[in-house]
Parts: sequence; C-alpha cells; structure tokens
Amino acid sequence: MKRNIETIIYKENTEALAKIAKALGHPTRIAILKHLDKQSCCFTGDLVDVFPLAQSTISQHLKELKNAGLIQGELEPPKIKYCINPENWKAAKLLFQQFFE
Amino acid sequence: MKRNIETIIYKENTEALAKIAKALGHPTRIAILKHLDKQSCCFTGDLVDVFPLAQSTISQHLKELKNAGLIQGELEPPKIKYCINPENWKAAKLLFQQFFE
DNA sequence: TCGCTTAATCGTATATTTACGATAAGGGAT
DNA sequence: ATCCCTTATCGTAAATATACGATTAAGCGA
Repeated sequence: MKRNIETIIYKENTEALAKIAKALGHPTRIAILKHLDKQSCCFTGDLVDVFPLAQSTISQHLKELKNAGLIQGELEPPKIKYCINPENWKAAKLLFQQFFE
Repeated sequence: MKRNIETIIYKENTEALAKIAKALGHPTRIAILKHLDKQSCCFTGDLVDVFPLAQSTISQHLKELKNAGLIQGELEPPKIKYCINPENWKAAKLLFQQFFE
C-alpha cells in the first residue's frame, strides 16, 4: 500500500466505517436506533419494556452505541434520556453513502 | 411489539441490516470491498499480497463477505475471481439509505 | 500418474461479544 | 441520613470472532 495522504485518509475512513458498522452489527442495536429515530428520544427503561432483554444487557448495547458516537445520553433525573447524536449520525450517513457510491 | 405485517417486515429489515453491518464491521473486510470496487474484481492472491495477513485469514474474511452476500466468487482456474455481488450490493445500499433516511 | 498452483478448510489459541443476575452509584424526596 | 427510583458497572459463563500454520482439495499441465 502506498503511504501518501490519500492512503491515510482512505485508511482512516476504512476504520471509521468499520467501527460504525460494528456498532450496527447487532439486531438489538439496529432496533434501538430505529426506536430512537421514531421517537426522537427515549429512556433506558422504555427500551427494557420493549425488548425481551435484561436491563444490564440493554445498558451494554447503549454503551456500545454511545462509544461509536451514534447516540448521546442526557441526564434528566431520575432518568437518562437517550437521543441520536445528530452530527455523528450525519457523518455516518455520509460515510456509508460514499462507501456505496 | 405488535405482531402485524409491518412489524415483521421491520424486523426482517432489522436483521438483514444487522447481518450486513456485521460483515462490514471489520477494517480488513471494508478494505477488501473497497479494493474490489476499485478493481471491479480480483483474486484471493492479490489480496494476500496487499494485506499483511495470512492466506487463511484472508480466505476467512472472504467467506464472511460471501456469506453476507456482498461478494461472489467465480472459478477461473487455477484462481478464483471475486467480485462484488451487484444485486445484493444494491440491496445493501438501499437498506442503509432507508435506515439513515 | 505426478507435480504444481491456488484457495478452502482444519485445528487451535486468544480475544471479544453477548447475555444474565447481583451490586453499586447517582439524584430526588421524605 | 435514609429510602426509592433509575441506570451503570461488576463478575461470570457461553458463544463467536480473529488470527495463525498445517493440511486438504481441485484443476491444469508435463
């Protein structure tokens, strides 16, 4: 592989894309994002009611989506409101768009 | 969750999307697909030369991309020519498009 | 038939993912 | 301070993913 700027950007995009794709690579996380998109925001507890999974498992999936930058949590005591992260969502959209042309 | 047709389609799309995303969830596989896209097709050996990975590892990644339906292999003795699967590629593109709106 | 080339598969080791129940942490209210 | 509600984190078990070298399989040519 060549070591020019294009290659570096190419590689960065490759890893950025893989990271997001990995976060999207589980049905529950896709479903959570669709749910968030539909309702714009929601609380962890709402998801625990909707999905047949333990609270800790949902929390773990939310953590991964947060680590990938796709969602963000906002403290709203005693709950936490999760929303899609608009900037990163748009960035992810662009990455996939350019990947698929 | 409701059990109507929409929910079933929704769920199918969710799992289809997760499956493809999972296949895309590794930098090497993204890079392989970019390479295939750039050259339209290539042989396993070409990839082994490009990536610092064992032949068996490349083969394993190709297998996963094939299982996800993103690529297809064509026998061209003594080699195997891999190309992107155009129909499934288009389907994947649509799935991501509708997912990101 | 016997090699040669190419790629898949096997066997294996290690790391990561996914799920759970139990526990801890944080903020409000009493 | 104590309780309650909500969510994160811990500890753990089972499954899956990732990588490698070694081996097998399939096709072609000598």
